[in-house]
Amino acid sequence: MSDETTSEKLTELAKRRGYFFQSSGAYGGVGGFYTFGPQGAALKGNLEDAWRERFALGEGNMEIDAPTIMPEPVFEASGHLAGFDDMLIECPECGTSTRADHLVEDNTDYEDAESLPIPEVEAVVAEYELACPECGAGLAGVAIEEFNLMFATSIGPGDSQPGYLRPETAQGIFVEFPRLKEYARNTLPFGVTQIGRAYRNEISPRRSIIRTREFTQAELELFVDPADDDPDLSAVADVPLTLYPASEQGADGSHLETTVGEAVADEVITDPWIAYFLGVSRTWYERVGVDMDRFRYRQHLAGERAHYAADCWDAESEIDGNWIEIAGFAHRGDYDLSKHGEHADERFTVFQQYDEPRTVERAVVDPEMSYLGPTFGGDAGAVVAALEELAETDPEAFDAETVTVAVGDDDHEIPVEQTGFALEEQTEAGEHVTPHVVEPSFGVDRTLYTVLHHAYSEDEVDGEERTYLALEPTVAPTFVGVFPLQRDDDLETEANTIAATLRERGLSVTYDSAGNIGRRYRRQDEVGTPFCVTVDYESLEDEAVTVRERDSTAQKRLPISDLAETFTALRSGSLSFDELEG
RNA sequence: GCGUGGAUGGUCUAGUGGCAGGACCUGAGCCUUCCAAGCUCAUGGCCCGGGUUCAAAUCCCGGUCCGCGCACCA
Repeated sequence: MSDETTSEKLTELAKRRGYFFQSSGAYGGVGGFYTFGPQGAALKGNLEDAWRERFALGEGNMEIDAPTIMPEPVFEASGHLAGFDDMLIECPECGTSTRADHLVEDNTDYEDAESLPIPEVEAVVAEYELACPECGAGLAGVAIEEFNLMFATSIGPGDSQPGYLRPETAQGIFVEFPRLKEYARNTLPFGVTQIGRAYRNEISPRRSIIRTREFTQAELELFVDPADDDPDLSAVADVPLTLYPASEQGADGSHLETTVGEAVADEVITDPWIAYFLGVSRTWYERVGVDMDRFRYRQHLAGERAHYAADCWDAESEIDGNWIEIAGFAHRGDYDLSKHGEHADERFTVFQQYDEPRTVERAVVDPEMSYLGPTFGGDAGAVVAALEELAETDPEAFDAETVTVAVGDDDHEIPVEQTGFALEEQTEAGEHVTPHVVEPSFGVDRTLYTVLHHAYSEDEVDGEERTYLALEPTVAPTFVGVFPLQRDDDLETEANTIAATLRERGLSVTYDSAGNIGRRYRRQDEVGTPFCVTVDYESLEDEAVTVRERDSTAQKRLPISDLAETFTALRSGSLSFDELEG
């Protein structure tokens, strides 16, 4: 191996062989945007299909496809408008940009500076005479710049309706919850998946396609009844896991080799749903070609967790010695649906019927308005609301002669007989429940990068160096190369016929007759084509061809008539090349 | 965003204030009966804009993009 890192060699290969490259290169390029070339688009499609097969179809979930642009109120509800907003203050002396809200929180008693309006934060900076953490220059009077990570646009003519490109695909699922739960016939649990683009106007995109401004996510939002629903852990109990728990992430922490079952029993993973998906996902990652020796699940540290997440684990892959996040598994509780329930016009709950209707005693009020109205005038409505709330929270307050409620700064006394207080027996068939959300969220681009990186291999064949991508046949963008042994009309005709037949069977086939046979094998090795078929002069007599496997370069002789069926089986994974007779 | 290094055919790279070179790749032909062989020919390049100069791909300024460090990654 040379001094060049695998990432550098991979980036060059990706550009040259059509996996991915900088977008709009003819116009100087634009930061943080990449185009997937013919091979990359095919690989990405195959990965998405594999994900869909496992996480949508395989779990009985439903897939939707929501718009990438959504109106402002959606993001007011989700918290992205405020939370995705960074307040940056730039030091006039040294030019360092600092998060102004962090500066205030670290140096004053303010705990949630992020939620303050910008002029107020500027005032606090001035009042406390806060200084640049780099050079110590005073920052009083320096304007705070607002930077929102969401791409803004306007919907329709004029600017009356602002919209944003979604910063995650998840909101597209959450906002449609009222309709989706109808589709799911109001029963929990149910899961909704979506594969699509998301956009973040990153301050500095980095490291090839690892951190871009437009990327593809594959997300599953599983809606569960917090009281009732549990996963079938027996299905994944024996799946091995490499874990990096929060408790190990100190100076010399180590990985924990365990299984899903043991990790749950030992309470390393406390949430059963998270445990279930870690198991399912580990098996999936292995199947699409992630090297399990360079894969782990890392638990988020307490301070790193999003505000809504009770527990959170990331899937991480190792790239040139660095661990990068390729998926997140979060239990989001009822955060998202509650927020949308508060902001939107519709109900973000599911009515859960009890096994048996329940009779409950409920404190109710039926205030005498002919008394309250004249007595309290404009406050009467507020008094009624206060009485209703009091009946619910403290029914014993109605045991006295009079009831006191506070409206604004005034305390109002109401004779208890005027409140219409009663304890009523009611029959309830069920209740409205805000489902909890379990979210496995996959970064498709990063998964693709990991698969390529882990597949990148170098070896020697007959004394010649060789570079190949050991991609799994299931996801390899080109499945088979078909060649005539050399340029010859009869061989070329036969090879073309075979190529056409295989294409009809839905396989991705490339035909190549240029250069000697070894060169053509190496071309396919470099893009990761798992199999090659060579038609020679004998083929014209015995109706058989040489099939060559990429990783081992081993060859087997197979009847032409068997090719389509054999390749279909090799692609699905139900057959391996070693098992082939030949 | 700050700092720093860089940008030459598709890819990798040499080079200089005075006609831009190589290797690999790619295409055509010859040769070739299974792993990048050989021969002939061909296509294709100095990131963008401004300045200095008789002359700029080269020097200067600004920008774009890439790598790295810091910050950021809800």
